[in-house]
Amino acid sequence: MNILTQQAQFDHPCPIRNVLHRIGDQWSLLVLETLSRKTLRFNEIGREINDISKQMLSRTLKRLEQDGFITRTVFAEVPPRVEYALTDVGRSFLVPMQALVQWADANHATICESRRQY
Amino acid sequence: MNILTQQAQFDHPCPIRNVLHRIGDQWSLLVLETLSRKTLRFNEIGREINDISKQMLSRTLKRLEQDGFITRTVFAEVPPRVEYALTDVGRSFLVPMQALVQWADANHATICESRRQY
DNA sequence: CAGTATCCAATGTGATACTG
DNA sequence: CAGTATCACATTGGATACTG
Repeated sequence: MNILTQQAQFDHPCPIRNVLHRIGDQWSLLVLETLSRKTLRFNEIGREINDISKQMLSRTLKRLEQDGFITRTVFAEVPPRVEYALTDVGRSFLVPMQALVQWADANHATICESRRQY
Repeated sequence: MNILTQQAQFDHPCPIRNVLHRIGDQWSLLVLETLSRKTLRFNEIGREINDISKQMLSRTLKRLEQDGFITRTVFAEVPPRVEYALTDVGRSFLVPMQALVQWADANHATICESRRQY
């Protein structure tokens, strides 16, 4: 049992299970990547990602906000305006995340080929 | 729509969806981390991770093998011996992965606190 | 505009019995 | 030892109607 799995006995303080598995869903990384360039409104994010449902966008944003990756700012206007932006934590996450995305991009073809040959 | 989501229209050549989402499950990163130190047998990996079922270990290993992250070597012995090891692709993945794990480790407490306060 | 509520399908996970 | 088969349950995801 290694250092990362060891503590999982108690209340899963294992960062892989508690942090990475959480953002390892279908949309979190895409949302963070979309917000990395600029602050956006709810529907703007949806249009950027293009094929995410309002439902999943809503849930994903709420979880990212809960985990402290993004902020949600409501403006008292009509029609309502809500802006989402990265926090410092979210912005610092971008560094390892972009390294991962670059790796995935560079090895994408190789992995697809490996799957085909299997 | 950004460069990462743009191509997703066709057959999801988006590396986030096709590569990262796949290893974003509960066990893949833990298995890769476990194999990063040395080649191991099936049950050895299970003992290291400690609370993974044979079922999920089997499935996770198969997917990682299919994607080309690990190799599976069967020795013609009795009792049977099967060893799992990282491929070059798997080993290269370790670099961005470890950066991510370190980030998760460093920000684990902050994120948990953010969840509690929500 | 920015969501929530509801319902349903697909996938992921767990426990355990069984096999070569 | 190294798995697979089966069943059950949890979580995730998708579509869409509805609301302030």
